[in-house]
Amino acid sequence: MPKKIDHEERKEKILQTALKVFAREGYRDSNLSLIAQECGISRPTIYQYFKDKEEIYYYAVKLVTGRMFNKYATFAWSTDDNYMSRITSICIDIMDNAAQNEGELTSLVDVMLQMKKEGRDFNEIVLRRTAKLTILFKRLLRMGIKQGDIIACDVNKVADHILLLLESTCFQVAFLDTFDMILSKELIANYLEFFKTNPLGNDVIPRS
Amino acid sequence: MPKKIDHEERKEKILQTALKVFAREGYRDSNLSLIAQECGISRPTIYQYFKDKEEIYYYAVKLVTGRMFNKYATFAWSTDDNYMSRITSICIDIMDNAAQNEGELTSLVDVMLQMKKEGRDFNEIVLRRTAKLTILFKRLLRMGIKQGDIIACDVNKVADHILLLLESTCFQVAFLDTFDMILSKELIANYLEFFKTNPLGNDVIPRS
DNA sequence: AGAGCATGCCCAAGAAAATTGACCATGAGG
DNA sequence: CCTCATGGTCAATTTTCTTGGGCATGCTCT
Repeated sequence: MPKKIDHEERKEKILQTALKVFAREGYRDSNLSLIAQECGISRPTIYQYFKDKEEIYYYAVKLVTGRMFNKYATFAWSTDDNYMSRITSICIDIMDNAAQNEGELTSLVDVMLQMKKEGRDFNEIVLRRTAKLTILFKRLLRMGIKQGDIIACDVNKVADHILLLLESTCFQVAFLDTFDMILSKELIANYLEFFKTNPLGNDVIPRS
Repeated sequence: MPKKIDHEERKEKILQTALKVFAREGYRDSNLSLIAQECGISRPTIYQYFKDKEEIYYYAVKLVTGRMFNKYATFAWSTDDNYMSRITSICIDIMDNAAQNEGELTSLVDVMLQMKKEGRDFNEIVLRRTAKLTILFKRLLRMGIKQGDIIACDVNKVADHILLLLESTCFQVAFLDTFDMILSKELIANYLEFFKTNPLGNDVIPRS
């Protein structure tokens, strides 16, 4: 019985496996043979789908961040919650995922940490990709202000702050055995609460 | 030089060709050999992609309506126009497409007319699919009312009316050589204008 | 009823594409 | 200078796809 191969499916499987391996072994120390092996295919086959190792990283990031963005964008426009609730829900969900310490988001953060260790600046790709999330937050903030859910504030700065909070949380979760303190759900909830009463909403958490 | 075949692309091409042929020859009188020929492939190959003739029709409708819905849904949530303008823009665009008398939408309408002639009720599929557009209009109306752009009205009925107007326009365009009168852009603009002043917005155009 | 035609299905040969074992180049480390 | 691991390539093999032809069935029209 010849099994039919779904190339999209396999492509995605390669990316997911690669992300896991990158997260576990580091980008430099992980080799394509291992990734191929864990996918149940041969190494040359990977080159059928991706140009080189770097492209695998690029598309893995794209997959995870894209899926994340779509998930939250869909949620954001398919509920009748007020805009502040939508923002809060998204933040909580991202933190939950990070805290679960498994799954795509955690792997992504691990890979970023490994990259940092190795002195590579591939992380620019991740930052470019998460920029879409910032746009989503900006839009929600703007709509919320128009609607009266959220008091007028500097939308750009607040959106940046939220992303910064989320990033720190993710990174701290990744360093869980090093740090004791961790940004809690309560903290971010407080931060968001802040905008209901503070008309500017700036400089709460300064950029490092 | 071995040309690489993109199966998704070919699948779509079959559907588009089929739609054109169905529109031209009618569903019954169009045969798979012709569709295959116009696609530059052989008849057995079609069976590689679709179960039978009916499935081709089903997916062709799904493709066109899906693309249409995505286009307008994306537009609707990616602009800062007031909600009345968004609805109007979408309606104008649909009518423009129908009036251009070529392209997917026109083909779809032609196919529906052919189906009607042949006494088949495959059109149920189309109606089920366009129901998504109704949902979009309902949502825009609801948001517009909340925002104050649009005066309170029975959202369900108004959305149905708009769809009915669009459908009639499309059908009339298809019968352009039979009918002299045609629902104009001005008419639909007037209809939409009506809701700004009329709190109910019902029974303007009674269901036939 | 019978001719004509289209669908749906099958087959086997040939065409095209995917897969892989083996190979090469490079660079790190002893 | 040798060894070894790894990224990247390639030709040959394997697998899958395509197609011309054929066949039974069922529909339509005369």
